[in-house]
Amino acid sequence: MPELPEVESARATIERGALGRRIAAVDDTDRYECRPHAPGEIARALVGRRLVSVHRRGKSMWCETSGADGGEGAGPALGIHLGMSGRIVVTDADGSSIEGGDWLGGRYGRVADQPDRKPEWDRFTLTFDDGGQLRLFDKRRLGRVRLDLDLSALGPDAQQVDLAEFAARVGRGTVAVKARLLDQSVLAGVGNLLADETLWQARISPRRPAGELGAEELAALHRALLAATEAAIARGGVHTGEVIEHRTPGGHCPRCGAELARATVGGRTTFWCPAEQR
DNA sequence: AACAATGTTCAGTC
DNA sequence: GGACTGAACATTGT
Repeated sequence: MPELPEVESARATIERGALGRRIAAVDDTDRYECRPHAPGEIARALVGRRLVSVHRRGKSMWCETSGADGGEGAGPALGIHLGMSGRIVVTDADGSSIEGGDWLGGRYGRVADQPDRKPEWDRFTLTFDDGGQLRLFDKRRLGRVRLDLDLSALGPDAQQVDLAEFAARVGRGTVAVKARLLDQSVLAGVGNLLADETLWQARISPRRPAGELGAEELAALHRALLAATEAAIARGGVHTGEVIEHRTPGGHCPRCGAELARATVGGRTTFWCPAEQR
């Protein structure tokens, strides 16, 4: 699930539920998600501290931490990336979840609601001294947790670029626009589904060379990106996008009824309306 | 059983 | 060096 909207929801969940609570224990034993840290390294760095703020750029999040045991100064930042299937779950002392979005239906977006939820899918856990937890629940195990996350390879957050910057960054090069939108060093936050939804809303073919787009098309794309992102956050995830539910073999354009085209663009499976998206 | 999956990254080519 | 491509990564679901 995790594209910018899901990560923003996760960020809000942490902000609402996990800040200020003292970290009593840390399970950082997942070798893959916590690499290159050795098991115990993140734990040593965080126990006794509190999360004081959460930030996001694109699909990356990081929490700033307090000094140790209420002391002055600041601790290391805790970086979190949800990967392909991660979610953040924050619980109260009694174990009840105080997380945000409901992640309703559709082929995407359900993970923690599933009845076959396995404990081993919790890849990283902070336990607070009140007994509650912050967990990274991640079936596919491509998420990442690390201290002092490096953000230098990321472009500006997709939700925050203005039209001028958007046009300058996206509207160049010979690659397909979709590939350009997916490039996190160009813009941070757009994933496969959000890219399809944005291009569909803007009526632009994902295969168009990015540098060939005109000023009006880039403006339409920028508008569509902001609208699609905002709607996804409000509705609980990118899977709520207008074309997304039709994004299946044999699916039809919900606007004109034409059968959606399917192909690999920018290395990812792509659906678009061949009648409207030019 | 083979393949695709909302993620990034790295090696390799032009 | 920059732009671009494809495979690899770990795991699950179809």
